[in-house]
Amino acid sequence: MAPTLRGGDLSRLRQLNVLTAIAALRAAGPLTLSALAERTGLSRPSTKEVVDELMTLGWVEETPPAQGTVGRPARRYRFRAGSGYLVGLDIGGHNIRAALADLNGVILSETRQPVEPDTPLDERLAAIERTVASCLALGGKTIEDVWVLAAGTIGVITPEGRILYCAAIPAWTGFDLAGHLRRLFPCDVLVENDSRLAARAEAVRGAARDVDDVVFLHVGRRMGAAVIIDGKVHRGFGTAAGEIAMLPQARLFDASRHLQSCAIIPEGTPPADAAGYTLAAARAGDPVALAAVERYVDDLAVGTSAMVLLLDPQVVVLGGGFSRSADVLLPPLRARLERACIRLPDLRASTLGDECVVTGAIDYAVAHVDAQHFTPDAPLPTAR
Amino acid sequence: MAPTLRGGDLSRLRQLNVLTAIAALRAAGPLTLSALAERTGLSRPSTKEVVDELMTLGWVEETPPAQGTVGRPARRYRFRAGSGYLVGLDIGGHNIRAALADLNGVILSETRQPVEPDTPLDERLAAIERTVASCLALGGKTIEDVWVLAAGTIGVITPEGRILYCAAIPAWTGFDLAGHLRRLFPCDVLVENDSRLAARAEAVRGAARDVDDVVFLHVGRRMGAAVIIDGKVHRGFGTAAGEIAMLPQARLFDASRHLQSCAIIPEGTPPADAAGYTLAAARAGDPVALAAVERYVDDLAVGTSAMVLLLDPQVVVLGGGFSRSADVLLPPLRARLERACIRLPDLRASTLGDECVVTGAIDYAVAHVDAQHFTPDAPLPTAR
DNA sequence: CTCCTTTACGAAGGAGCACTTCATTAGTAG
DNA sequence: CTACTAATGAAGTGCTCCTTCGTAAAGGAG
Repeated sequence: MAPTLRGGDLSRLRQLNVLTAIAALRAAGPLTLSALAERTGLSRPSTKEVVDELMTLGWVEETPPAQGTVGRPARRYRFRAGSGYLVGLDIGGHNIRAALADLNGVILSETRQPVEPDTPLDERLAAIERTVASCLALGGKTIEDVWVLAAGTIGVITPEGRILYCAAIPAWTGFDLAGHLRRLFPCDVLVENDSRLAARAEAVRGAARDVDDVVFLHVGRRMGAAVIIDGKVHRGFGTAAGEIAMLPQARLFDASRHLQSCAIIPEGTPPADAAGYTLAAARAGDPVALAAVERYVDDLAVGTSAMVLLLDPQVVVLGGGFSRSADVLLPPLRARLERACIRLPDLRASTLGDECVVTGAIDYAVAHVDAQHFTPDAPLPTAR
Repeated sequence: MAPTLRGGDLSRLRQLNVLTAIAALRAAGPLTLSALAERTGLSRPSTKEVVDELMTLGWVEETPPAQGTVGRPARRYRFRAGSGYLVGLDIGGHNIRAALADLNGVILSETRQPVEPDTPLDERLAAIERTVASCLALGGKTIEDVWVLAAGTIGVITPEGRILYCAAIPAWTGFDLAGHLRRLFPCDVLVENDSRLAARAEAVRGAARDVDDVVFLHVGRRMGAAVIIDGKVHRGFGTAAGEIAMLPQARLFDASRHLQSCAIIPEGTPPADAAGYTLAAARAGDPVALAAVERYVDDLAVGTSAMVLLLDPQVVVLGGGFSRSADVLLPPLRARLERACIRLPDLRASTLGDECVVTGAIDYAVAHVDAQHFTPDAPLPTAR
């Protein structure tokens, strides 16, 4: 009896019906009363009562009736996704991205600002503030409209949102990111590991939509991993899950050296482009580049096999910068996994690209709002 | 909105209340009406109605009132755990164990029969049948009383209960165990990997009681692993999770060679006792044995670190034959994990020992009955 | 332009479930 | 034997959902 079942009062039944109505409206956009009644399984009059209650609470609004239908036009209702707004933040080594979205997770505006991994802390924090401010301005909202700000960043995060350790951003280690953001923004603040956010985005609207068990592998100059079990992003007891790349024997941590130090890379190529050059050459058939890719995938396959053997996921999603070259990477990786694993999972490339982490941050904020407001464990509050 | 919420009829409320009442009665043994009402949150009269319904359905029975209380003695009710019975089966290389339990998972009888890994298939199957028959006889039940038989065995299992691959029992690979057991026994038949069952048992009543995120490591001549995420044993998309030992780089598969081929083992020691000898010598302080243990734990720590880094569990449970020597193994393992991992999880030794797998099989059968009968998704049937 | 068909709306009446309240009953303690 | 305690059972109330039926508002045919 895992999910501590609870019965109770009549009012609890109403509560459950209200929540199902909200869920149906959010999932299917504007609905007429009859359509909603059919989806929730309630009778029309009961549905009406539920919707009335949601209207007075401010969670539901009426939309103009659909045109061109036979018979009396039905009133249409939809979830008021604009009763609150969410900000997603991706604090990376080289870019800070922000996105503004409504409660359905529909993105209204995005902004980006380049930084450097060794940008001093105060400058980085100022850049964060600017990026968020311009994103809000672009979307025509103010911070008062924002209910939740979810930030994703590189590094190991504590449950409290402090950065335990971060190799990629020197100034980051030990920094109380959640505390700082809370002082900065008067809304709920969440801090999460960027790979887990990327995995979430792929599971919500990317390559792993509607898949319950996923291994997400961030391939790039820096490696990361995240795991989705039973449809839920696994954070771990100390929110440190996914750090398998820290194990030397997993051969993930510095696998990218094979791509970045390939002999064919022209003198003077900036380090950021080196691996891309090798991958492009491999795609063009260059034998030296192909050999480097083989060595890279040799390494990659070890850690990936470990995850696949341990978890037997339905899908492995390749994300991160190198996943643009998934056409080059996936076939050799598939060949190695086929040999090493019991059941070869589906291998897919990320479909969300660079916006993966911000998008995942938005989805994380959506999940937070859901858990906070749209749960049977607490009464439904009024929407602002 | 992950767990597709459902509201509905008034009858649904009653259904939920009935299920909470069952859950409360199962969790807390005999209860008076008032006590049950307090636990479920319902009023006394409603509780009475619920209990009456459960009595007529046959799920609840009355027990004699408690003695020596002031006031009118309250009638006491309890879950009728004896309306059905469950059989757990552990089909190992060297032993076949069976257990008979009631619907609460309380074990009524256990039997064991030794076999050999290379026992021919038909003899092994005959032994299974005998072990179950004697267990039923010992418990005074017949197979008609049994609702579910859950079998655990070594090897990779398909979702259909066929054995995909098994190194330890040669005759096992490719065998349709579930099909065979279904022909043999006229009840629900489940087949599951033995490490996952052991992990389940530890999580339900062993070293990891009330822990949600667990890595279970079976240490013995054969290695195995299982993972519990969010309180649920993770089976994987193709029910092949936990097979990380198949990866050579995880250094789990033949780690035990360090213990089994230690120089101090006397000539003529049977292979089954060799590792035990080394471990005992190490406990006594023998430097050669201690060095072998160090080498063993060196290997063990690699695969374990991979799992811990990837999943960040709250607890790692050491089970299997060698876990009897956990006092020797845990300290050096802890030292290595402390170096390799971000957050050191709690390391514990199995508390269930050899009966771990049968017990887990029983718990698996209990979970099956729960999911089948005590779920809001289906109406509660009559018992029997 | 009117009438008919179609579809949605709204009100009324009924059933089921849980709640509160209170008189009654069956024990123990003195 | 009486007082006290605690559970029981019956009665009455309120809430939520259901079904049913008359009314309202649109498009389309004549």
